Amino acid sequence: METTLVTESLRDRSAAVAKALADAKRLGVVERLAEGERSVSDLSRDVGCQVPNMSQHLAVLRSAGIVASRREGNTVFYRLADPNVLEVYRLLQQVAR
Amino acid sequence: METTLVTESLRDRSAAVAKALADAKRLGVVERLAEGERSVSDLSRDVGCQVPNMSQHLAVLRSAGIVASRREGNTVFYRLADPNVLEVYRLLQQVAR
DNA sequence: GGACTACTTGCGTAATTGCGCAACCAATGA
DNA sequence: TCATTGGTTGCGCAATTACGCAAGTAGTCC
Repeated sequence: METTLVTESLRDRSAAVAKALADAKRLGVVERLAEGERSVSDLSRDVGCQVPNMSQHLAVLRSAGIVASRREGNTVFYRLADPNVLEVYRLLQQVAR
Repeated sequence: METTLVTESLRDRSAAVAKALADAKRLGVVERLAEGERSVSDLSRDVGCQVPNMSQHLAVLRSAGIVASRREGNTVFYRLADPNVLEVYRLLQQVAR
């Protein structure tokens, strides 16, 4: 991937974060990670999709700065990278209600 | 469009709200409406797109419950339908920073 | 090295989305 | 009724996206 020309506006980056959250399965991931670290296969099972698919969803969340990962042996654990994400989700639910 | 079978989950609806916010122009609309009611043509000019395009963006925001509209003569004014939206945007910016 | 587990990446496809453009309502005023 | 202004809707197209599946990489253990 190339680096973005000049500066990407805060509005664009905010939209990118929203886009990363704009998927029910990825919100499911956020819910799970709210409870603590989870492996890819755990998340895959809990959210209900195949591992490769989950890996791609996690890549989306990671490039938006929503999650971070850590490897421990064979296993890669993901966690929320920013506590503000939980607050965003809570408010999205408010608006959605 | 068909009506959704049974109940759509809160997670799905939250994702729909996030998707509606996942566009820089629509976030521009939110910014404008934070200051008060605006007509479609005002928004179109401020955000920088054609009127039909703005109308479609507003339809997206409206079906997500983010904005509401009111007609006054020829003019249709849009406003934020839920103050929580501003808080969501503020937090999206935090995460995006 | 070889087998195994845990993830990631590449590829093809069906579905969705943003946009421009034309055509179509809705309200006002002559 | 006709023209005009302000929005909306329909259509076609290019771009993006989620998914399944196959193949590739990383780390562990024998």
